Amino acid sequence: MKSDHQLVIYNSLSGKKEIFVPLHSDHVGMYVCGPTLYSEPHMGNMRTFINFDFIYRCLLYLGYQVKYVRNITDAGHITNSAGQEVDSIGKAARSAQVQSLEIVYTYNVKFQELQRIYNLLPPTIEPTATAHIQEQIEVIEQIIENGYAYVVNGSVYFDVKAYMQHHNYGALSGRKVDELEQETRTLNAQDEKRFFADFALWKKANPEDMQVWRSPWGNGNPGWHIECTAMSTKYLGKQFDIHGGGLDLKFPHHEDEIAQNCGSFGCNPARYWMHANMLNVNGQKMSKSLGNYFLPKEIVDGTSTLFTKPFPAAVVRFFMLQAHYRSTLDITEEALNASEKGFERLMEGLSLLEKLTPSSTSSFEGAKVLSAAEAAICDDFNAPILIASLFDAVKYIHAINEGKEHLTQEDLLWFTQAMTTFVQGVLGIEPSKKEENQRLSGVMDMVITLRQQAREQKDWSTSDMIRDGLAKAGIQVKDNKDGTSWS
RNA sequence: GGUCUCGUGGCCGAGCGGCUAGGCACCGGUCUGCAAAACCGUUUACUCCGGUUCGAAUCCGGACGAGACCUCCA
Repeated sequence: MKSDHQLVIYNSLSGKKEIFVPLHSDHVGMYVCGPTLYSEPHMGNMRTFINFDFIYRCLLYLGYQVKYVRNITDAGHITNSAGQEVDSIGKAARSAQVQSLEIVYTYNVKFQELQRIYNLLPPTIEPTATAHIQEQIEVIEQIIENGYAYVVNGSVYFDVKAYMQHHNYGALSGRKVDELEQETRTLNAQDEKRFFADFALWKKANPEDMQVWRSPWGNGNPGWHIECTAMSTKYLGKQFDIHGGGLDLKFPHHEDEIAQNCGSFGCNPARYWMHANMLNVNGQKMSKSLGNYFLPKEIVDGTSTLFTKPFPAAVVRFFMLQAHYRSTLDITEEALNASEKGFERLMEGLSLLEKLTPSSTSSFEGAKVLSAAEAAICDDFNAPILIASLFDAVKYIHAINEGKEHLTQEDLLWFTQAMTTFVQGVLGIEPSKKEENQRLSGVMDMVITLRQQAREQKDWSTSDMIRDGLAKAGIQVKDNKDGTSWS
């Protein structure tokens, strides 16, 4: 830990902010539920990944050595949607008339591309479910041995009633089993389950299944929750520091993960459970089923019908980090525009910082400003406060530029370094790269010079014609004290 | 129906008992041939009704409104 501040994390398990104490001094193990690759992740999915990327970066900034595991679900969950068992990946594969692996591979390539576009640091490990079938089987065997699961007709179910005799089912979600609605669903699996709250650890293969694995109970597929238990255990141990995911995974997915971990190893897998809140569109959760979603690529390309113009990924990322990860965030074009302006202000502040001239004396308060930034990070990863403190810094940079404040060379160096660390390192915001088109800039230099000559001769009609003409071409002319620039 | 969360100025969003973030927009100013840009300054707020307190956006109770989960979901 290089920070003077103490890291505090909101733990979903206790519902409180808690002082963060890692299991192994400076090492942190973090597991985050990744995407299911039966389709392209939408913007809402990306928000969660951006938030945990920010959290990862914060932990790194604080000096922790972080092992960050984010799984890739490439085995179809056997779900109970509308009373039917559906293998989402298999379904997508059948409708595209390709093999499951092709679906998974296609979307994985897209997902990896999105990670680059949105500047997500690669996790330490991105394990896939299909590469860990054996590990999943072993965990299931352990749960059976401990008496918390039973085998029925080639399938294995977690025995919630047996589990409840020794453990608390519902510890995370706050649910009580007898309060769970006992809808009389006519499910295939309902007949096999001893109790309605029991969930599948292993499902017997259906004839139409495209992916099938051998197990001690016959051919089948792993249940929805077991992959996370198997992979988190393999890479982080039976218990690790942080488990994250979207809020909508809290129940049943994370609750069942806890049950599986306790049922096999006798402990909750994670000491700190973190849940990222949802991205809303018009006050409603963005989701596939509602159809109110758009893709992370569409917003960058400007092909989403929800917006009239494209937004750079860095702006979208910045917009998302202006809200705290535990709050819902409403995405609108107006809000995005506001963030874009703010983003540019921050970026221009940063580039101005590089051009400042140092003085022999210093009225340096940068340390104070940046201490606030660090305090924000330590207070449950409060990105909006962090950003606010950076805007304070920008204001300070302008004051130096205008000669109202002074900085020594040494302070300037430190200040520049700190700002770069917070903006690029922690927030993960890269300055927008202007396409440096040599031919265009050559032409523009000439055009600007021509306009400058016209202005010097007070030939306003010519200079305005050039300005208006460029504006039509989408180029804005900016007349500063020291000359004219364009963008 | 059950469980839970949330209602902050024109918009997005922090704060969560006294110090009333931040961004955008608006308005005023500096600059400018004019404009834009840039910079500086400023206005506008805590859904409603009770209660606790010297003091509440912040705690408690109620009303109204919105959302999430209970089924796959980030």
